[in-house]
Amino acid sequence: MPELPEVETVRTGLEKAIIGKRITHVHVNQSSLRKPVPEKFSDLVTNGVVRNIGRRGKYLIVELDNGINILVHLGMTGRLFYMRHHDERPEGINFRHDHVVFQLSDEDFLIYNDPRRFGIVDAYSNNVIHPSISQMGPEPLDADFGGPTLMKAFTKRKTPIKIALLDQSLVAGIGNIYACEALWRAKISPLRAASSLTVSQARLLASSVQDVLIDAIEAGGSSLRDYRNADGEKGAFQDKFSVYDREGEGCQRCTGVVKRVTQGGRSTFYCPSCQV
DNA sequence: AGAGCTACCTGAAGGC
DNA sequence: TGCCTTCAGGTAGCTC
Repeated sequence: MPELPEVETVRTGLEKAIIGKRITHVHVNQSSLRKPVPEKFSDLVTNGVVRNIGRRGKYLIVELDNGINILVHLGMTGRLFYMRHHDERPEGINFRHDHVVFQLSDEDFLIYNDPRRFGIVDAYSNNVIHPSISQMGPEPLDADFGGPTLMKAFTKRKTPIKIALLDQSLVAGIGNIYACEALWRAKISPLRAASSLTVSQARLLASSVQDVLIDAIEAGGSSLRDYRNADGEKGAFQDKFSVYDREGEGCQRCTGVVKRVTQGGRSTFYCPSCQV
């Protein structure tokens, strides 16, 4: 599901909903996620007050006032949503996948739901950097991200540029959808070696990455099937894809036809006519 | 160090 | 209707 724009959309939604609230109870219904939820998770976070919600790449960081941070990764199908006791449950989210339920008061709940259980919910001390994010590459929405950042990351990388964009240690937060969309915007073939980018192409790709991420955030992210924001609602950017999931359709920019190929076991969509 | 592959898990969709 | 296969916003952990 969830790439940087979706995680960022959840983050801003949670800011409005749960900052300043105390976690009064935690129910871990299912601890076997990609990494097990720690046995002491409930003890560590109960009674903490939410001070801030941060993001690093595709990870959410819920900062508590007791020195504990909660790290959440949504994997492919995870959702982190807020609801009040009397709210109607968001449509299409089966309660049997509510793996971690945070009770904030008699009325308020924060729920981690994840059918495929590829996500992560962890707790750690705020005076260390969690190992899952310690090796992560630069944030594409930081002010100093640009062509030189990509040139540095991609030098000596013979792997296809699409694969390199997905490598979280090179650039943070980009997944399969936005890698395809950014390469289309930059008119760069996903098949090219990462190290073959010129300085001007790296500059163009960097701004294309930023533009597509910002456009997607403004649309509330992309919901192909599972993704929901902090209110349980779908995003709208899936209606604005230029190439992703558009195999066989006409290119929006030239007379070419969108093609699907497999790279690293995953689908890549691109226009062979104008992406060179 | 880098590149390529497999596994983890559920559910939806398509073919027959 | 139902059974079977394929595919899906991700990443860690192996091999070579």
